Amino acid sequence: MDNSSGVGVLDKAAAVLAALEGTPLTLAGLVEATGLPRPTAHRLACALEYHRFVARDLSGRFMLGPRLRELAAVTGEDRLLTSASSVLVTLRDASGESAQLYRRQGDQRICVAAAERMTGLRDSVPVGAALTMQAGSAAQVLLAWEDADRLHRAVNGATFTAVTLAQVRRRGWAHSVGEREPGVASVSAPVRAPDGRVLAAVSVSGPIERLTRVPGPRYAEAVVKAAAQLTAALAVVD
Amino acid sequence: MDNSSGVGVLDKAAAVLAALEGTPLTLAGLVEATGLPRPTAHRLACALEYHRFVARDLSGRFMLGPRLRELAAVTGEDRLLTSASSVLVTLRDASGESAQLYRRQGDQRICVAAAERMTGLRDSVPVGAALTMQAGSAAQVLLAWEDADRLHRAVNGATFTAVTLAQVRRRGWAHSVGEREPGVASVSAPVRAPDGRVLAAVSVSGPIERLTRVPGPRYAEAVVKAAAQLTAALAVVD
DNA sequence: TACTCGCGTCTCACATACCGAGACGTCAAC
DNA sequence: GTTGACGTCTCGGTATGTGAGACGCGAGTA
Repeated sequence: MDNSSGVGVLDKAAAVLAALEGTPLTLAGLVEATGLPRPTAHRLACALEYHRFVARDLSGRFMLGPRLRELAAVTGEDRLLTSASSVLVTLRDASGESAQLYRRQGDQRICVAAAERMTGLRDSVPVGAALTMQAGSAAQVLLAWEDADRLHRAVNGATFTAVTLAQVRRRGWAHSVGEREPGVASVSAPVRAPDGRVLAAVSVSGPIERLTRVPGPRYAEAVVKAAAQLTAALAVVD
Repeated sequence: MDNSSGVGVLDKAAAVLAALEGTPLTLAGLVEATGLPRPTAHRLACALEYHRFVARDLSGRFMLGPRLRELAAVTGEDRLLTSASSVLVTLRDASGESAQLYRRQGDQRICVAAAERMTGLRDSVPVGAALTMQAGSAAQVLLAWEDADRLHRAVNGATFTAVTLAQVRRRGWAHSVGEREPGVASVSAPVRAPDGRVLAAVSVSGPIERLTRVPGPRYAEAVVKAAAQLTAALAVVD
């Protein structure tokens, strides 16, 4: 039975992290859970603490640290982009409009993936494009589930209100008509990370002439379904 | 500038993970990004891959792996433990008995937090202790809301029945008298995650002499209140 | 009050685990 | 066919990780 990676220190560090997966532990608890001698467990836990893979709680027990969350967010993004193309193509074909995926970056949103309607009048948003967080259904979705402080700060100056964002939370999707750009309507829904945070917004957008001034009834179902597919892709355990 | 944790291998492994934070990399890319010699970078990346902190994409490049997400999910549940201490102390003082918080782990329950009665005869359950899922009010609470398959599988061999668990669901709390340990009575109630799943059981336990053979009327209200407080703490959005 | 025990933290001689120069085979470009 | 870059592997050497034991502290007990 080969249970070593070939690097003993990393095997031991992985065992420390696995022990802390259940509950925060004192050094004595770590020793018991890992079977490592006390100085070894102490040294490795402190080294992992230095790199923020491990933290200390108020009573000094070791617990898993914030670096894990930072790195995990990246794995979510890789998987998100891997899954996005086919989901957006399907959404584009189902809706007949252009589809995009947005992430929030500071006080802007970035188009990180897109599938455009092939012919005629359409809303064209190139991958990499940075758009405002103060208008548009995707901005609403990226903001609606933020905490109250950040939500109110963000609404200040936006074309939508906190009441609109409460409606977004209740419905599970957002729409906009001529908000970000005259003549453009859109419908957006949230893609969530496994811990429930809103990670991205998936959108359908196009000219008001086709989407009408009330685009929700026609497009929301397909957009919510695409968002759910991406959310499910992020939740899959390897 | 001291930039070492004291364990060189962990410093190098952290550098590998940091390099992969930006984008998936070939081995050559890893060598460039970390400055490590090629065999060293290769060996560490493969060891991290063995432990699933690193994965390979379709073209063989190294990328951050799923273990990071698994561990990061746990850091979110630390909020439960952060809130538990004060709630358990309040419950202990209100009831005059020892209070504990249990999580389920496989086919055992782990005491993840506790506040003990200070003097005299008491039920002492140390943090980290693993107890049976086949007896006790906390086990009942951790099982009562499981789906039918898992509930029936778990009841097989337990001292309580499916009828007992149906009563727990109806009442919203469970009690036990001499079930897990002779002479010990307890009352437990469920702590729920934001999505409604039962995440933990909060319990009061002590000698039958004080709690009596019918501990519910005296203790259920305080236990249910403590469970509701923890449930509310988990529902707060960041 | 004194003693004991368990805790977290540190030391340092030593064994061995990690290291990396170099080798090897593969593949793509010229 | 040749060259160079790539990923993967070998193995002798030494730098690093190791852990028994020491230390100081605090809590509990007699």
